[in-house]
Amino acid sequence: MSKNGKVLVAMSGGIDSTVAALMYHEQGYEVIGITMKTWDYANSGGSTKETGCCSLDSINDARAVAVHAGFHHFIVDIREEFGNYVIDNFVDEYMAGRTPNPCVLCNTHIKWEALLRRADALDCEFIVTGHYADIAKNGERHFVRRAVDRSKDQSYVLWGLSQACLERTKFPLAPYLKPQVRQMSADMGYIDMSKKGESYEICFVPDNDYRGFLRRNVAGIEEKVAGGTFIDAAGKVLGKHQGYPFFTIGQRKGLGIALGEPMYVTEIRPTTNEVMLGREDELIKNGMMVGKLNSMKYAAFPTDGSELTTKIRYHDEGALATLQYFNEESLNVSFLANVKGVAPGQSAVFYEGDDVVGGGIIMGGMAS
RNA sequence: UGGCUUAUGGUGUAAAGGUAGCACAACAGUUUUUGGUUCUGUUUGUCUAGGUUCGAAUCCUGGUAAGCCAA
Repeated sequence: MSKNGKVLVAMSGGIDSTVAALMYHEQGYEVIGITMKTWDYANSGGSTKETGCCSLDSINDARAVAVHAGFHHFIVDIREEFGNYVIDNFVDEYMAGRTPNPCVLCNTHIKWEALLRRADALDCEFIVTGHYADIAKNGERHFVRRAVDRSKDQSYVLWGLSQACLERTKFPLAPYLKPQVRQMSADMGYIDMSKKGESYEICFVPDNDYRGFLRRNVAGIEEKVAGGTFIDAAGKVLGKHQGYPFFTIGQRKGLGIALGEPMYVTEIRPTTNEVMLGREDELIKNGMMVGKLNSMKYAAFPTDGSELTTKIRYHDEGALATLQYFNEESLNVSFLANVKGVAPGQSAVFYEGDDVVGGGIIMGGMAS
């Protein structure tokens, strides 16, 4: 019935994935839309505002597109896996004094796995998503590349995808700029859709207040972490805080303490409930340890002194660094220039030009 | 109990009689498929009661509070 075969399109209800689905639909593929329900807002307490990628409205939006365009659409309930893995990890990481990136974890361990299973069950050749990223091959290996639209590039959150996932995945938005995608959705008749805003919060924290989420979802957290102190590099007590999980390395705002000059969180010590503060220059590191590795472009990370552009956060132009294996599971990363705010728990992603060489989770920063 | 000193927004400080400013904090906006950062903007103050003066944060008197020295 279709001239090109079947594809499974992950649809969030937003512009990008909608356009991706419609592109494949118009090219004559048999499109099966799939929207994943990761979380129940009713359970999260706090705000009832639903703006996340898996709110009821978003699911309805995705469904409406499928109905209008005339292709199948399914809703897949992955609340259990998502909760057990992504949310538990999110909480555990903060309770360990680290700074998790749940989107990376979800992509790496939940979303693609769930998609691949459905793709197999539904006999779909490829998985299609609306990510701004590209996929290329290096011999037999598949790897992610940066999207043409640098300002929207999402390659950073995709470093963990396995070869099995990558070889079955297509990112049709790779060559387009966001305004073009917006225009395309309007041209295809989805005027309202073309005016939608960007999503910007953790999908299970709809009010964008992760601290409130921890308070509502970790029993007894307030008592457990109360009475913490701010200290300086010399160990001098500077003030009190409400608990180490509510802070992250590099944080300036929300400290609630006036010291005459801007101060940043430089270290978090969960065992003593101490949060160390320092001036901006005290955030400087020139090395870090990275674990939980995934090498994409090559079978192993290059340790021949190649200078790779290394991003330590999503919005980061990156800094040049060289790699060395510390052991089989972790890399010793040396920056050629100083970087600020290396936060354990965040992802480190290594680029060779636009190619994602691979990535890992930051274990800790080092200054020498 | 006697003597000295100090009292300015949430915090720390400026304004040697003439529109109370700065830094930090807080708040808001910007940005953003994580946290954080950056940028822009906004709010809040002269301990109290009198007096001198055209005019007082500033000078004088009492009160209150804090600190220091005296035993």
